[in-house]
Amino acid sequence: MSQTDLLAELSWRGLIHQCTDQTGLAELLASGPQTVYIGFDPTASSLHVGSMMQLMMLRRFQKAGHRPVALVGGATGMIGDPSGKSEERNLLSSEQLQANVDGVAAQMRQFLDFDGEHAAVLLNNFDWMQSYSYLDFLRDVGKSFPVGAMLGKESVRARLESEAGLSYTEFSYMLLQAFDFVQLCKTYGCRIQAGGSDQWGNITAGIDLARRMLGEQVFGITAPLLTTSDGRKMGKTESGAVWLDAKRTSPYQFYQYWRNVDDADVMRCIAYLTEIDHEEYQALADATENDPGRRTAQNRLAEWMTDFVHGADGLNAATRASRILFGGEVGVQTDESLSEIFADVPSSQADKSLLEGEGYWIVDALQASGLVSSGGEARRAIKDGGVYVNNERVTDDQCRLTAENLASETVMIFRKGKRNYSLLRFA
RNA sequence: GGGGGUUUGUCCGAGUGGUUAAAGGAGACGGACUGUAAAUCCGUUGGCUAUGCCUACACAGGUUCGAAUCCUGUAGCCCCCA
Repeated sequence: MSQTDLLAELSWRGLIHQCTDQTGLAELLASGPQTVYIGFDPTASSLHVGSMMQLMMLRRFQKAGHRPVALVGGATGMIGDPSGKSEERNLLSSEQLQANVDGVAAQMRQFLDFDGEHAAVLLNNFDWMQSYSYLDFLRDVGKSFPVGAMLGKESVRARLESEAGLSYTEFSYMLLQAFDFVQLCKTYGCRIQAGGSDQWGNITAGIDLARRMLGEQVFGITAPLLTTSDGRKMGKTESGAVWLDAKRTSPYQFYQYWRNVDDADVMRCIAYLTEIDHEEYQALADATENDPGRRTAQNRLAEWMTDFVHGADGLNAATRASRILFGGEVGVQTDESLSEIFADVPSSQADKSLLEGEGYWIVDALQASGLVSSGGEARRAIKDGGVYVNNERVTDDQCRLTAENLASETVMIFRKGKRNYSLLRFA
């Protein structure tokens, strides 16, 4: 991709929410390779969908020939960014913070190229903030911050007007982030800061500070937040955030999350998060418009995202699990393949002697599996046609299970309804 | 402090001294349909070793052959009077 295509690309993807001096920025980008930075909050040891959007932004810059700087907020994370938060945050311990920084840094290697010509740089602002004395900081940085302007910032005002209020610590947050920009400008020649639209206040604070302290003209660009059509944050499920770490959100859950995105949101996800090109984007948009039932766009989104984040193996596991979990034939399996496919399914143990003799009564087995809480419920479920063993419907509530019914060496698969599974391991 | 009312299953809400495990609705759960959707339709919705048995209508006791339904006391909520 050539330099000049970058802004056009960001533009059709809808990734430009606000931008300071768009023509100036275009000229800067056209003048040669630039350094761009985005800050990441180490609030957890894994990145989630929201931060992925920012990483993809850096990646887009890198692909266009610029140098991305991923700044992990080891120092700012100790303070807590009040932007967009309705309440004072709990401070993280420094051990926790360090663990988070390490975890997040590891994940970034997957998105950005840290070798080669435009090698990405990973920095931690703790490195330059830890030894900065409070007095020096106040004299160097604080001096350039008129309180009046700070009070005018949306992020501050919102909090001051709320009941939660705002502590001095959080109020000071923007100075730290502003100084990061100055520091990066000075040491890396970084003249562009990107981020989510909630970062606008912090970014412009940095731009002002760079002008005052360095006499430099630097730029800011923000992307919209990834929200659903009805305004809620994307990347959240009932059980919490959608993480990029397979240990927190399995490839199957990750894949399913994207597959289930609303028609109204799917194209935005594709534009914001993937590298699917404009031509295919249009085709997918048309498909959603004309034949929404096929969910072509959702499938493609899920496939692209899972492959990108979890690799071909992860995608493969996710689609295989999806096929079986959504009612496909179980077939002959091994304990290993089952525990992989049903990784997200609860399982319990039972004694294998139960399968001997006349066998294990289905009503008892269902209770042992935890799918029903009483024998009556089990009988009713069977009568309603909602019980399946190894994905085959059970019609007789007197049915007895024997070793014949095992799906693998030791495991039987129980299901109630469309997708409530439970494994019973006979040992 | 005195008087009146109320208290039902996950929730709301009927309820007559005896076909009341308790109308109706919501929710939930199954099934059909579908796009792994929405809407719609159908079924189920205390427990059990189950043509029967047990536990349930705030709690405890009483009157009855029989009580969620009548009486007494206790507790929670609501209203009126001082």
